[in-house]
Amino acid sequence: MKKRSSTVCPIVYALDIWGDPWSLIVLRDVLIHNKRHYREFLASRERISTNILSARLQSLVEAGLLVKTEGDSNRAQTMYRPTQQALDLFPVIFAIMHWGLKYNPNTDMTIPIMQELVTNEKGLEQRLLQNFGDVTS
Amino acid sequence: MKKRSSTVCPIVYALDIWGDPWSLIVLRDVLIHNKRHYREFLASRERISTNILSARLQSLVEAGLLVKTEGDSNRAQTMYRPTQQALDLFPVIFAIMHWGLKYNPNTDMTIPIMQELVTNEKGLEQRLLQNFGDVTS
DNA sequence: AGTACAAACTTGCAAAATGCAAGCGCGATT
DNA sequence: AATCGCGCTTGCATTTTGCAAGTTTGTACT
Repeated sequence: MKKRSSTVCPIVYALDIWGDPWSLIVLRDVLIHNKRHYREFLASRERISTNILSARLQSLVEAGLLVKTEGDSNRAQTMYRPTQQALDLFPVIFAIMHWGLKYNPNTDMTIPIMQELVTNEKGLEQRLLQNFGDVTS
Repeated sequence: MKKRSSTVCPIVYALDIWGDPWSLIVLRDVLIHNKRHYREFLASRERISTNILSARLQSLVEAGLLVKTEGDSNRAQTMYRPTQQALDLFPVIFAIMHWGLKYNPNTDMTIPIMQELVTNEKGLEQRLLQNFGDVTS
């Protein structure tokens, strides 16, 4: 899908920014699994390849969903952290998870977060938000 | 992204089914704009091309989100309607719309549905659901 | 000091998905 | 009988992806 410079539709606007599957997986890793380093994203089960990961991180930074902080004189300290715009995706991600939970017979319910999503979504969100200090962009 | 036969993650499961941008636009048209005919989907602002539309409709039918009913001896009666699985995407679509509304300065707020989404989401969902009679899976 | 290792990318290339234009078969309309 | 609209399919150029390999810079070990 061609990226549009402007749309009247909020859905298309959103999809243009993070509507490819890889972006959402990166965002999931940032928001839910609290990942921040290149190597951590690479290690996900979904096996994103290095060039795609690199491109996605860049485009998410450009779109203002992630902030990249590079350690002075140490590449190993490079970090990607969510902005408020990304934190506001929690409701979207939770909604998707609810749907997936309902229809995916293979969901691993032993992951603690899954139970909590069903029984106490708001509490889960509050807890996860604490990973990110004050962003208040 | 390669389609996986099974995932443990509900998000990846969902993305494998409708995680490409075109599928979600078709689903938006079905759920929000009550479209049902090929020609109606084609007419969307986003200008999906015929082959892609055809492929997406097929894959959504295969995935069980849409049902195709062909009129006997009249192609013009062919219709695509959502199953319960698709109706359960309302929360996802609404969540995406909320996010898009917040960050897209170009959203057309004169579209009646936009106002209603903000002021009375549940009512909006109830009203839209009435377009679909009894689906009950 | 020298070697090894790791982290974060980049590059090259084949394979798949997309965008665009054109065409096709069929029933309805004129 | 001829034309039109509808729901597609086909062909082909362009773009995006997947995979493997290589590059650069800092860190750790001997």
